[in-house]
Amino acid sequence: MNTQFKKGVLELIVLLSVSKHDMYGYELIMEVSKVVDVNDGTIYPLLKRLTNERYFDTYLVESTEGPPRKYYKITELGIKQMHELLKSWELFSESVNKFIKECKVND
Amino acid sequence: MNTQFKKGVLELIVLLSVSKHDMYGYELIMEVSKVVDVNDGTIYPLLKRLTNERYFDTYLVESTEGPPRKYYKITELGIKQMHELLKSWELFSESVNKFIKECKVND
DNA sequence: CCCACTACTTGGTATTGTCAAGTACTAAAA
DNA sequence: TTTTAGTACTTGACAATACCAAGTAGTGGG
Repeated sequence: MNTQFKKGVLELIVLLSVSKHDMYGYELIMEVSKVVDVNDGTIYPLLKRLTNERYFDTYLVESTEGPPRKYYKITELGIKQMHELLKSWELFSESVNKFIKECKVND
Repeated sequence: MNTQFKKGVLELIVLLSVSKHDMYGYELIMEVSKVVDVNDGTIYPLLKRLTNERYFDTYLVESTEGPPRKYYKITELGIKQMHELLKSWELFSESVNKFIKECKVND
């Protein structure tokens, strides 16, 4: 998969996922992988950044299947950012697709 | 505009533009700006890279409106790359949009 | 007891876009 | 004729984000 296309979009996908319900890192990787190829070394630092930027709060929960899980919960600020990114993505992808369409017409 | 979204897509837009007809750098900047915000310091190095990768050939043409213009012409290899990038973009943007749609349904 | 799976961290690297500054040429206005 | 606006391109330092590899550590089953 084209690495460059993912830039910035991963943040949106992660915000959208966590906005549905609180999630822990490993769970998120499984979820996000359904949409785009991604590896763990990308998601964990992203979660850390989004937490530092106050888009997520975190809490720990014991697990019977391994080490305790760090759950991420979206904040008000995170929801705002999600909506902004969403609008920005929709504008962007629409204008790119429109351009592609025009090129195809004039073939 | 979100800088990250552009990564990789600019290459596609430039390939598509030049595939329609030969273009020089400055002309291309005007064309690409209609789709996404972009500055000259981004396009010229990109053109150089695409030329190094044999996606473009170049030739100079005198101009009455300033210094000579370096025209870019797409190669066979460039057309192949364009089609691949196009398919890749369409797959990518569709799967992202599908994910967004699913999130919206479950609100 | 070791292995597979879960869960997370860290550090180095690659790619690509931005910004700022600079070179240089032409034509028209002051 | 000097200045200004517009055309045309180059370069180098910088920022953001994704990848990869390696490492730490807990749990339960063979």
